[in-house]
Amino acid sequence: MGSKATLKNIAGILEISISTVSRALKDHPDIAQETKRKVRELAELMDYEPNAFAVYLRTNESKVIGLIVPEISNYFYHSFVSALENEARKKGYTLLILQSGNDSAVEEANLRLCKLNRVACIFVALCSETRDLATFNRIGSSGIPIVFFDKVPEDNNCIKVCLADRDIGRLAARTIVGKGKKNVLAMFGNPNLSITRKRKQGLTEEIKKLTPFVNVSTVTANNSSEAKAILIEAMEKKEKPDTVFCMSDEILTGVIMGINKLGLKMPQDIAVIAISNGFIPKLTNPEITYIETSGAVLGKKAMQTFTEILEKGISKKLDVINSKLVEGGSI
Amino acid sequence: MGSKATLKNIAGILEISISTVSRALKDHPDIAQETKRKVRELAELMDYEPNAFAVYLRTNESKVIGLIVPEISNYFYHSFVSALENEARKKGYTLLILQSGNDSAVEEANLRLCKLNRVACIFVALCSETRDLATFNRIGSSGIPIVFFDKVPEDNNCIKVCLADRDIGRLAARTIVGKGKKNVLAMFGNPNLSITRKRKQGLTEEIKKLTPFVNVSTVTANNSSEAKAILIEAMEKKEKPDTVFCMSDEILTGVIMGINKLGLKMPQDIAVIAISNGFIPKLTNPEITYIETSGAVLGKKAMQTFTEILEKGISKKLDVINSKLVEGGSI
DNA sequence: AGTAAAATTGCAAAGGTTTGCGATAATGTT
DNA sequence: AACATTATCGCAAACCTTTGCAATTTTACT
Repeated sequence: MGSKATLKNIAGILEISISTVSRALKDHPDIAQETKRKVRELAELMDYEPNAFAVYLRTNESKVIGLIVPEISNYFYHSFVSALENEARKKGYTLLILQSGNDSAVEEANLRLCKLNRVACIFVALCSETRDLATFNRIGSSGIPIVFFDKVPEDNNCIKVCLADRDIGRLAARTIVGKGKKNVLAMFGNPNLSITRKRKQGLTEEIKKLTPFVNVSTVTANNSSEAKAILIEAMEKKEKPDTVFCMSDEILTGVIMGINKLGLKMPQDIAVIAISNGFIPKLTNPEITYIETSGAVLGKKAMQTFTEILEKGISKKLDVINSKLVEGGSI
Repeated sequence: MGSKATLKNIAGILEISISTVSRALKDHPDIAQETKRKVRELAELMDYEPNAFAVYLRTNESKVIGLIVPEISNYFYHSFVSALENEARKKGYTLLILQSGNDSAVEEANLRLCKLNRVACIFVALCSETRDLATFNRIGSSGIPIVFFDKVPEDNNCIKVCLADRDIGRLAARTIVGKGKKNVLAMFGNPNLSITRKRKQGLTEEIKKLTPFVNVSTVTANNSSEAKAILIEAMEKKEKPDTVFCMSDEILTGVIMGINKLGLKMPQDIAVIAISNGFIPKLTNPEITYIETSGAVLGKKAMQTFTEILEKGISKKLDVINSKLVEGGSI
């Protein structure tokens, strides 16, 4: 039956050409008002919607944006995703979400999938283990813009949107020193990531710069339970830390569990300061003092950057987002 | 330049026909080994990948799955999404994620977008306010299967994957009664949702059935801060509840904040039991006793259901997932 | 060698849309 | 009335792939 809603069928019924229908529907000036009216009415009636694939095929561009993250169900990313999706929808784009599960091979497969689907742009937060950016470069030079966010490569020859990680570290340092703390246990995530290195650098260097009397010992915790274990072990030594710094929500989660397990009180028994999205810090008593890294703000900024790429055709850029301290009572 | 990697170009270079190239690449038995070899080599070299749109257009089916939820950054959905994405990827599908932000109009727009993109299937968790399922039915009958999950319609003439909500309510009831509690403040979310009604029914009816001596007062909290406010107000009355039941993580979050604000101890000052995904309950001291509703399990099940639809072509079905009690020390 | 069967390849249409350009019809100008 | 404009519209190619069927070549068999 010829009842499928296509340009061809509409044209057939109205006994006019396909091109006229096509143009009528996009309000092309060449088409007579009367014709437009008839076409629009019938299209409405038939519930016509253009076949997206045909359009993509013809125009060779899709209104889809690729997003590749290690894990969506991460405290930080899901607010980023949420914001990005919102902004994208406003502009008529839709989001193709891929997880790479911290596996470079999957990450590469996802990248191919994006290319295959001719996405308009790819937003990427790198896997911790990714070292080789060849595939990214290849795709980037094939015409699909890539915007890195949060977990970005060191290389400056690309487009990055990230947090002012070093400043965040410094801000934490000043807060800690300001409260007169002397013995800091600073917990960080994957040391491969520039985000980790920068935060660590900011924190340690700023403390050193401010005072020689504060001792900082940095450790790596790969996940919540490691963080928990490390805290518990540290608190059993005689040289106990008086402050814990948590680089991420994931680590903070572990630390909270550890504190609860040991029945410690903040800030008397142990002070806590974290870098966080702001949700978890509100759940404790007292609330935890944290430096806010808003996934939502980052998401919005990322979309903005994409718009700029489209308009101005830039190919390298660094956007940095500032953060602020939110005081709880944990330090 | 003719260097774009398409079947046509490969065929041109090798001086064979497009169809031969196409078939060679899919290892069609009609094609000679030698030819296949040559084609594959060149395709590899040229970094050929089929144009997804052309394939979709031709075959009229895409390897994309639509997902419509009120909010991704919801405690429950993001684990669902994460699991679904994983399962989908295994089968070569990719996820198109749309948020409707609890707005029926946006929800409908998203639905259209899915149709427009000819997705293979749509997974939907309804907005609280959605009452009219006409659009869903229209799309459903247009050939795209729709699988409702979590927030599902009452109507049984569709495909649903959901939790054993009434049983969950009953399980909570038995736990509360078993602990000898007498005065329960039960907090629920949007009363429009069947999920809410069922949980409420399960809880209240089971308690009534078990004993006449327990008083349950049910209230509606639309978000975290309302939940917090309600708890605080309730604890200031002289007929204080001895137990709070939280229907969701969102409500639980508010309750925890309220408890912290008032400086209450669980379970002495107030006992808490919740329905939760399991993350937040681990953050308190003592940990909160909860009935686990795994987004991950639901996601996996949802994908399974889709596979069944594909294979057996069913059009109505109800899948129910059981839950279990996880004991913390909050009751 | 001649024919049948099998192996290999190509033709061409189809899928739905967009768009440059040419064709036709309507209107305006002298 | 003859010509120039302008307003409308249609033709046909292009985007890239898939696939039924026909055409061609090779191999097998008598």
